[in-house]
Amino acid sequence: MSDEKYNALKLENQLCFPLYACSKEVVRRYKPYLDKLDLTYTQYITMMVMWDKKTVNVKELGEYLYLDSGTLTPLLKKLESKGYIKRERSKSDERNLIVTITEKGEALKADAVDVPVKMGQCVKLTAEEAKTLYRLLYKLLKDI
Amino acid sequence: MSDEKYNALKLENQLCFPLYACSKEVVRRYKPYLDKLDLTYTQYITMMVMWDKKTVNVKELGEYLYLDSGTLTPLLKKLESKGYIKRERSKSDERNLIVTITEKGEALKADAVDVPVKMGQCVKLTAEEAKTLYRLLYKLLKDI
DNA sequence: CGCTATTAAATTGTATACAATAAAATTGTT
DNA sequence: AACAATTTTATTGTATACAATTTAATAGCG
Repeated sequence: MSDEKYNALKLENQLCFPLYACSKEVVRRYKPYLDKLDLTYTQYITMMVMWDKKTVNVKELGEYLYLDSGTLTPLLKKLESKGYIKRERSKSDERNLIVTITEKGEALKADAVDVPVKMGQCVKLTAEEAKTLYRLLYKLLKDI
Repeated sequence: MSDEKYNALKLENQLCFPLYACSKEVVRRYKPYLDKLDLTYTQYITMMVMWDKKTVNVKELGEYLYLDSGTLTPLLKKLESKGYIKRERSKSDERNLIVTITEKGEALKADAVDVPVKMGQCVKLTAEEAKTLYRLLYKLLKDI
């Protein structure tokens, strides 16, 4: 009899678990490629925002990445120590920390360009499936 | 012009990012419910395996949860200190650590039964969409 | 202007994650 | 049996994550 009252507590009946496990495994798959750039996954997605925006403050960055200052502050200090970004207080409002990409940070983009290509090859989904997954993830993310 | 060579490096064109962000946000949503049980998310999914299997060794647990001993060893010590599990070496092969659920651990199941219900209410996907997402996540997880 | 409320980062504390290594037990092989 | 190889956990070191709190700056208001 499989219709017992605790079925909802079985690991295989969770939606959250494959989400959690998949996220971890995908990030782990990035490691070999990101190691070559001396970036962690979180540093990598931070650089993606920087390549796109050039200048943001910590609050904006946190909104883009779903991360808070507790995670971002040490991470940004590390990226600064690697020379990829610059951190400085806003002149007009000293509460704001302005993060700006450096020349070296811009140059890193050329080295990073094949990371998505390599990762795409790891993903054994059809273009259609990947698109559906993308859509559903953003739908879930939108109002959770 | 949006067909530049670096489009693949934009955050909004990643599949990994909504996966990563979604996983984090969903786990965060569990927190209020799990706090009442004095469990973290990782402890919760570990207990799910324990409720199902009653007895496992660390290696098996790691295979179910996609976690290694570096994560599981301290986590299991914590669950043991809370009285939910028992840790003891196998008599027949002392390399193996046998994890067994306790009475108190079994009793926790009754308190946990509405966690999936509450979480289900947070997820704004149709049954169809949730099923598709589930299927695609396991497909991705399977051969990554 | 003076004072309270709000905002933005940083800090602190706790709990993962995981690679790399170590330690201990068991297996396999000669 | 002796010893190398393998297996299973534990440990170490680094990097997140995030809640809660603190600090500093600015905004709002009488």
